[in-house]
Amino acid sequence: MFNGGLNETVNMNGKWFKLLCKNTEVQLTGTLNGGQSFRWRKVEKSPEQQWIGVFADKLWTLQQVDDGILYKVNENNVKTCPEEHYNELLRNYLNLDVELAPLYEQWSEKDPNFCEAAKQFYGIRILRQDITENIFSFICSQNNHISRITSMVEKLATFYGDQICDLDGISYYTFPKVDKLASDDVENKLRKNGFGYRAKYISQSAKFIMDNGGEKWIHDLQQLEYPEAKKRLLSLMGIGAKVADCICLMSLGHLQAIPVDTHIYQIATRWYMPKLAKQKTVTEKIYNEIGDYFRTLYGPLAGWAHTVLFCADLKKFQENQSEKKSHKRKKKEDS
DNA sequence: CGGTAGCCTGTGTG
DNA sequence: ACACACAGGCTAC
Repeated sequence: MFNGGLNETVNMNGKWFKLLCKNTEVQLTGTLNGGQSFRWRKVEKSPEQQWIGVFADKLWTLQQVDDGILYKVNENNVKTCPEEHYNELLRNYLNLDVELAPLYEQWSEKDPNFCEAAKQFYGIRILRQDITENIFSFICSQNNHISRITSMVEKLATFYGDQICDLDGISYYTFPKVDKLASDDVENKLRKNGFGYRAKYISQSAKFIMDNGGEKWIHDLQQLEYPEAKKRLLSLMGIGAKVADCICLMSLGHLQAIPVDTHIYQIATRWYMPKLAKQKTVTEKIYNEIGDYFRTLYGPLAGWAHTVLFCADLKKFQENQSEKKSHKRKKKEDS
């Protein structure tokens, strides 16, 4: 019943599998749409809600059900992998080895504000993302809106990634390897395509990585402890403290990293560190103070706890926006 | 050393 | 229609 409409003669894949998992352990909406990855789209297949996105060089469709996640995989090579292999990839991407219930309990005990946020934002997970994708996506994210970041990441994949497959008339691409982003004329092309000053950062960072070992540079980065990894990321043009911490948290497994962006700064001054409210800008000193505060409050996985707060704040923000819109529409209808 | 002006431009708002 | 502010920051000064 789940294969309705899919052309299985063309694509050998497209068969539904299930990953068993409690809903309290994974909430797809908050996890995939919370600003961690910019590659997921929500598809309303009423009454179901599905998510389509790319990771591990494959196209995935995910759907939350009572006792887990239904998923199917599309990929280019004809030979299909065994279900266990896909299960393992998805488990890894969703970081399912980390059990969330006891963590939420600890954080809730320590922080009533977290406790409140956790009611609606259960099952928020830190994804284990591809390092290259993480680096270049978050270079795009600086001083930018999520909607625009999303379209920029999509452009990177279309321009420099490999095509995976077509689904419902849309072509999907892998996120490009570093060498592609380091090729000639990348800066030019990206600038023409609306990347602004980030075009140079992407090109320069890609070239820097290639000049310093390419894949080996990426691989070595994974072996470093948090402070060293962060320091090395900071040597890339266009990566500052916030983006470096995003990468440490989301693809290097340093769950104590706290990316302090405008949202977290607002949250910190509002609820936790009111004395900072008079500060105009987040200096390095303030940045570290905020991170240290949350690390003391939440412990070694503070970055995970912070992401839950971030999601709650982002959701509030989005709700405000849509409230305004519907209000506006209503007014228009009335008149 | 701490602080901040300037940066590209798409998107949303007045 | 047409401004105008501002975005999950960073670099250079």
